[in-house]
Amino acid sequence: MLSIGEFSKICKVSTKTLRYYAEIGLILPNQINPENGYRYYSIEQLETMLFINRLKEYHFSLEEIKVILDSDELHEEKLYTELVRKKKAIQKQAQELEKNLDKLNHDILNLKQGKSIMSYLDDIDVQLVEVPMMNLLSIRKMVQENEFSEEYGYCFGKLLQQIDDDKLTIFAPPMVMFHSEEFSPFGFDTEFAIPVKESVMGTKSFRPGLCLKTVVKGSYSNLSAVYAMQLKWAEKEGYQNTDALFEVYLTDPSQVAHESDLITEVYYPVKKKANKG
Amino acid sequence: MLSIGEFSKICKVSTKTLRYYAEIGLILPNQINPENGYRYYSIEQLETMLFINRLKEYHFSLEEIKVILDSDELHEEKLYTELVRKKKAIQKQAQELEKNLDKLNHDILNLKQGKSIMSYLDDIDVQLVEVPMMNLLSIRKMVQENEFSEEYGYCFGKLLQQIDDDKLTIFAPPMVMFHSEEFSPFGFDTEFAIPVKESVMGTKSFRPGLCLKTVVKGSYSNLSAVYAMQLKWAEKEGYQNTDALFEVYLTDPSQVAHESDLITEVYYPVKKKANKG
DNA sequence: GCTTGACTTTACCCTTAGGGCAAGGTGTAA
DNA sequence: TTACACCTTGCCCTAAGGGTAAAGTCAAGC
Repeated sequence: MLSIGEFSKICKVSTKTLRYYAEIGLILPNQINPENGYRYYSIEQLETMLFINRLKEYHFSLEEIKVILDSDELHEEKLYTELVRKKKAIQKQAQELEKNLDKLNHDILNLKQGKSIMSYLDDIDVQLVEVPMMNLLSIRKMVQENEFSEEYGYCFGKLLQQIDDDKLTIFAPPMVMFHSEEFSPFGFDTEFAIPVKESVMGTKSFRPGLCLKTVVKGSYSNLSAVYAMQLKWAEKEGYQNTDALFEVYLTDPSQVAHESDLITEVYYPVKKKANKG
Repeated sequence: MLSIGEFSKICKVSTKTLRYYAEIGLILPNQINPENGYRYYSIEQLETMLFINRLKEYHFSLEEIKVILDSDELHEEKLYTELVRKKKAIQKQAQELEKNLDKLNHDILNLKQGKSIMSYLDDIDVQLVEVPMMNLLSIRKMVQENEFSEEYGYCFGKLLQQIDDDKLTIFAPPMVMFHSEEFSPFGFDTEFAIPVKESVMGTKSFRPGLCLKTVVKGSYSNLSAVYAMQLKWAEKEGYQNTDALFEVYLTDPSQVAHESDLITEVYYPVKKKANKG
């Protein structure tokens, strides 16, 4: 039997942590002296504690570890599936880190050259354009952010199929309208559309009219910045928003190999504010 | 002016977060209606918020971001040094992740082959050996865990210098004794030693006597496991600890290119327990 | 002018995985 | 016996918000 101090030193875990683990039922001391409440751990529990330490390295939460330890029967199977799941999570996290590191390097380089870290905002060009009426073939649905590219492929596939079936003529690149920019449990209210020449059953006419237009080259992960700059322009020039934001994809995100080759146009329908002065 | 809801949608930040940021003074609404307490943000604050979002991607804490935002004068300089610091931190984290991923893959493979995830414990071999007396030239000091390899190089460098100066003869590979395994603010009480043939001023005789010996191949990051197995062996066979644990480095950690080529011996001095039966 | 629904406010409790500290009880070695 | 290391419980604290409630407010439609 080992006292909490001895056990803690061997496993490189603080006594505080051991008491906490006992409290949440993760690993209970093998024996507790009923007179003074002293905790005593068995030699076998060293192995359990080492196992817990290992799972912690893999970023399992204590709750998850508890579930794994408690699953007597299918212990190995459960463990296997959980490890595979955690592996994917760690890989994703590593990718995320890599991406942020690239961005960070870019910012450091910019800063070294005397450019502001936010200078990319100045490169966001906003123009006022008149967008003509179009006939759209579209699908509108709620889409979660993380399944966007999947839905993109699926919806445009379906629309292209229909265009082919109905012998319609594509008039302009595909576009996506965002009818709400708020997060909701159902995702974004998103409309995938392809402009076609013909006006027939199933198409609807779309008249965006006056719009602010921004051409985005490369990853459009930073829609916030574009939106912010368009708003800034609108305020300065005395325009106000009238309708849902929409994007036009000059390149197909699912076809372009590198994110930096993407070209997207962001449109923000506006009108001139009534002049009160 | 933008209401908190509008501002939040554009920046992809929840209103809750914005209120929290105002509370901690990170970004205060440009204007607050004194009658109803409604917060209003200016268009310029969009840029500040985007900046905050970016620093958050780089894993800056809100406190750190606040400091950066508040440093008016040397804004760019401060930012630059902080970015470089953060870059190193992220790189380190990425390495850590990579290492854990390797381990995880290894465990998954083992599990697939029907081996237990803790099966590596069975490969930890414990032997009872008699270690002869040695003359040691040593340096003892408190060492933090993270500066161990630095101290390793420094201390053995110094010892080797002295051996050279005093024309002593190296008798066995270098070793390290851990006189306490507890964490303390001063680190571990560590003794770096080299066995020499001669017994002269400055050397001390070391008589470990009966020891449990374990040969560890590869990264010895898992000293806990070795210690646990030695303890298990001792309990089973009726031995008890008598002195400080020590390690012998058959390969030089600072010279070996890959961690997996390391060979270390771990010694645990013991004696037979008095038989009370 | 009134209602309705969307929006906003403050206030309070909850989360993870423990850390720090205090007051008081124990174990053990000299 | 005494000193000191060790152990106990209990309480508050962390970072970055999330969730919910109760109540006040705004704008649009009727």
